[in-house]
Amino acid sequence: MGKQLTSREENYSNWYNEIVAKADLAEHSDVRGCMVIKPYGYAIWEKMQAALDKMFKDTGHSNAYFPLLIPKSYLSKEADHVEGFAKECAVVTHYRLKNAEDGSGVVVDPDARLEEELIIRPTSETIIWNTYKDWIQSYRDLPILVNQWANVMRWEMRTRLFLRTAEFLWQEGHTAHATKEEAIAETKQMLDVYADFAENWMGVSVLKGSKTESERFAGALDTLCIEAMMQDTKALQAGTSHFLGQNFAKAFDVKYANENGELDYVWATSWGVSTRLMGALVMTHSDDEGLVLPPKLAPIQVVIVPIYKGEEQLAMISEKVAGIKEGLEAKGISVKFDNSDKQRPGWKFAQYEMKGVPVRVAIGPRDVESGTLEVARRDLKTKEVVQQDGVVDYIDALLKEIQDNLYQRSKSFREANTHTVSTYDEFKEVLNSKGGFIYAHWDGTAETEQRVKQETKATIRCIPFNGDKEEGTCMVTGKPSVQKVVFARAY
RNA sequence: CGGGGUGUAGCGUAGCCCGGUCAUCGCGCCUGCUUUGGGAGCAGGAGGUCGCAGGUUCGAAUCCUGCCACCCCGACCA
Repeated sequence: MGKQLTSREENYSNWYNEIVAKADLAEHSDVRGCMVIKPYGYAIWEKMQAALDKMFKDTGHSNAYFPLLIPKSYLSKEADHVEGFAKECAVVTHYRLKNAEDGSGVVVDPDARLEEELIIRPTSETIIWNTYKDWIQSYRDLPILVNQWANVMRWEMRTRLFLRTAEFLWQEGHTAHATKEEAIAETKQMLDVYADFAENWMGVSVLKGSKTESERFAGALDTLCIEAMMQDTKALQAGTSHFLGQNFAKAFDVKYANENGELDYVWATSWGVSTRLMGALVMTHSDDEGLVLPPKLAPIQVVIVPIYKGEEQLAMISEKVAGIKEGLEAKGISVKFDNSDKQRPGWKFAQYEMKGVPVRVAIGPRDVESGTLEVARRDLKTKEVVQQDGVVDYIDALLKEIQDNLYQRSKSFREANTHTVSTYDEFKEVLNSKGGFIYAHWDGTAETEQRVKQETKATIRCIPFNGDKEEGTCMVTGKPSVQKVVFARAY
């Protein structure tokens, strides 16, 4: 038999790394903390981008692009913002190299030191708001609804492919509004867009809520988030949407004149999702045979593997396949007919399973004779013999069923691993024995939050929107609490 | 930056304590034939500065010193 992955139960971390490697998604680069996203992994990311991009445009946004380098002085204009990012910034200090005098190679030319250092963007609020200053004068210039697809760099201590790398790809939306209400509505709308994408495209069930003050984005008044549960029951923040208030407008002096000619600061939001979603996708659906992709994001949705002896049989099979492939493609389904003679069928089966292709069709002489096909679905690892007539509709329906099944599975997993506790002892017991999301009362203080984090490694993932708003007393301090919040260990 | 660990072929490894035909094995790769309904079999073949630099020794993958890199656990984090 073949090469097994490390099983999920045995070592979740190794299992994840092996899938990323063996499904050909990405690998570590020799460059510190950075990753190479391989063609197959990038193809999945492109499908995500396309779906998200359309959703952004459908909600009135346009794409633009801002510089990679941010003057140091911009970054320091918003106090909380600098403090949040200062420790992880890469800095450009020089603009020229020269040959070393001892011939040992190239060195930084000390005469080419920049007067003001440039920061490689860890996020673009500052440079964008410095630009918006020139774009906005009147309420007629608002709102500005702009998104940027870009790379950013955060000098992380420890990295993991997709989940935390020094450089990552993302989109960041930055909007400017005349009123607080409109900005808040935008913040919520974009969180809904992310949740919609996570559930209906990625098949990942998520919990919507807002972050506590200490988990908030540096410079935001409110951070909304979607939290997903991975198969080891740990939480992964899958997307955030920030209400920035007037903080950045004040820092960059962005005022507009309203209908009455009065000047006021502009209201802002920012929101983003990153290649971390790739990690979420892997950790949510995959199994011990490899990646499992939701059909809507699979670069190859159906793979057809011929089983044959000799050229004549292959020719006969190819003829049958051509019609089926055409039929599927007419429905917008992406199909790969793998007639490569370099590998044998068993190898191909295992390979496409590893890569998460949702549906596999096998066709051999037996099928040609009986007018059938073997259709296997990746999510359940079941296979059925299906009549060639009507197979296009069958597969079309099957893909939809797989998409739905993955989402339902993720949803019931999250529900099954969500618990409610009333005491701190019970909390620790449940956290250690079962893990998952734990609803509990919290007194609203950063001290209590910090204490729980230090003692248990669990953090408050969010103050959920959908939770019941029943009052109670904090599980740790016994002080009053307005509603239960969600604790979990997180990535 | 603290604590622990590891560097041997493209990948994964044995050998290191106890220095001496030890550079081992598996996967992968190349060639040929037979195969093809779940990761093929046989035969042959290519591939290594044993992380780097010193030192000890008749002799170092093995012992000593220094350096470098990476991994894991903390702190940080989308």
